[in-house]
Amino acid sequence: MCPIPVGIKRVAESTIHRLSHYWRVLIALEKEGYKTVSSRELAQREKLTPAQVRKDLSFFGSFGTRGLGYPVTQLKEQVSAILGTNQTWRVALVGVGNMGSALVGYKEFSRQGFNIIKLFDNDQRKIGSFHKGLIISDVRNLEVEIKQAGIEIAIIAVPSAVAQQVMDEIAKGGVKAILNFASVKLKVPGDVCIRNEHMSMELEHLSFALVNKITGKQCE
Amino acid sequence: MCPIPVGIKRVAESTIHRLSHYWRVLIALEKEGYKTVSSRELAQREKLTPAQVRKDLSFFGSFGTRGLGYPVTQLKEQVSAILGTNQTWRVALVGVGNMGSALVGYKEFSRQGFNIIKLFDNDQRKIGSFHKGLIISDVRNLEVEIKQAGIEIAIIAVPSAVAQQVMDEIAKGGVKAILNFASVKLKVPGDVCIRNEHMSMELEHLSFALVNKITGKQCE
DNA sequence: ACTTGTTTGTGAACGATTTCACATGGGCAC
DNA sequence: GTGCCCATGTGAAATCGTTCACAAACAAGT
Ligand SMILES: NC(=O)c1ccc[n+]([C@@H]2O[C@H](COP(=O)([O-])OP(=O)(O)OC[C@H]3O[C@@H](n4cnc5c(N)ncnc54)[C@H](O)[C@@H]3O)[C@@H](O)[C@H]2O)c1
Ligand SMILES: NC(=O)c1ccc[n+]([C@@H]2O[C@H](COP(=O)([O-])OP(=O)(O)OC[C@H]3O[C@@H](n4cnc5c(N)ncnc54)[C@H](O)[C@@H]3O)[C@@H](O)[C@H]2O)c1
Repeated sequence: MCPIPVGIKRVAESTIHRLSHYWRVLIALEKEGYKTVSSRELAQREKLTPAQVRKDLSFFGSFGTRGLGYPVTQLKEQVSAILGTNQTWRVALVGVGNMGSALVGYKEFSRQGFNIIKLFDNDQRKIGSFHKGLIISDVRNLEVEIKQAGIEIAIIAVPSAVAQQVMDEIAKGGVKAILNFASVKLKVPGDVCIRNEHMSMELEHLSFALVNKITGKQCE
Repeated sequence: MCPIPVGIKRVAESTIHRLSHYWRVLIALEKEGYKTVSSRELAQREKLTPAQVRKDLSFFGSFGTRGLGYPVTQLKEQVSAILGTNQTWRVALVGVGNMGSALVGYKEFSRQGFNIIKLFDNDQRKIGSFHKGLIISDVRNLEVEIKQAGIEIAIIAVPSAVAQQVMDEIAKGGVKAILNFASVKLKVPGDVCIRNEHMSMELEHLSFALVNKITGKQCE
């Protein structure tokens, strides 16, 4: 649907997604002591074709050595730089309910550089209290506080009914990247990138598969 | 990557995904009192093209009336039947930690027919205790108990390091549909459908977008 | 019953993504 | 330094998914 311009070339959504996979594999390979890796090896680990791996990487440069493969550590760092995971990001979470709480407590995010540093809610009983070392702020101050804190990414974990209004405030605060857990399609300004985590739809996909007796296929 | 055979025709992954969206829109339209809806109207609500809507639906049959559009209630039920959301599913959840707890408490799933009826964990302090009215079983009995309970869908919410072994047990228990929250690629038997909820990867996509100043695009 | 207006259903065109296939070029042995 | 080997990088081909465009079909009005 949308090829993304990076430099001159256009990169497919799916390429970016696979980049995340490559990054994980490269981290594993590095731990296992590999110095170099071929596109074949890399492909095997993710059940892809070597050609796919090479083409994906070639969008961003020439990282390999002909006859040898790719230098693991170096490629890992380059992929990391492409994904932006070689830096830390300031993240705000709105809606400290069931889902929100689980996310705040999740160590893996900060380990990858996604630091949740602001929490917001509209529940008076929650506002002002501490949650995993972070104070919960009043959502009414959202715009001002995310600007002050220099928030770059926002996570929406409020009930679906109020997700759009929260979204609007976040956009006003100048945040350009949003992860949405509410099961509604949100309207976003043109310069904001939103990703949806629609769990119900994943379950629906599974029930579809069961009803239609789809066999196999790690489908993503 | 994988066009899915349904009857004779092959249906794209993305079509199934959009079907979920249509279903939600149809429910909304029904509430708003619409009796019929055109592909144009349906498309507008999801920012798609009318042709896309018609083609998607045409994979499964002829549901509309030329000159009139689609009967809302009827189409809603037909889409629901295609997705398998017109029935209830027996779901088991493995790993009642932060994420698992949030999922068990989520009412929307059961409202859509996904009934979490079994919980498993390996923590002795949790086993035998009740959580939202459900007793937590020992994961060692997983294979037997999911067979007995006739579980059709399993949710994996255990630490990534043990996800594969849990996966293997689930497969032994005969479950053919799995929703995985662990951030690893799991090996699955050929007849099992697995969907991954990889939140870290979604965050990585966002950081990619920020680094590359991608503008706009509700990208899914 | 006929005409008009509207919207579906679908083959064909188009565009995007994946796979193929091979020329290219660096490493390594001698 | 020369030559062989091997895996990359990349156009070209194939496949897959989306959009176009129009014939067919139905409703409604006369
Ligand atoms: N819990 C799950 O497992 C789950 C699964 C899939 C999707 N979701 C989605 O995630 C979102 C959150 O779900 P949840 O189960 O955590 O709900 P929840 O009710 O437990 O939490 C919602 C939180 O948002 C806060 N809130 C409400 N209105 C607000 C506002 N205007 N501004 C700021 N905060 C506000 C509430 O006080 C509460 O703390 C929902 O949109 C839900 O559809 C949840
Ligand atoms: N918490 C989040 O926000 C979050 C976000 C993204 C992904 N995830 C993923 O979800 C999974 C669970 O995360 P979490 O934060 O809930 O972790 P957690 O540690 O809170 O919960 C894990 C649960 O699994 C149980 N468990 C461990 N080994 C088990 C086994 N062999 N069999 C059965 N149960 C076992 C533990 O006792 C615990 O109750 C992880 O794979 C994590 O990567 C979590």
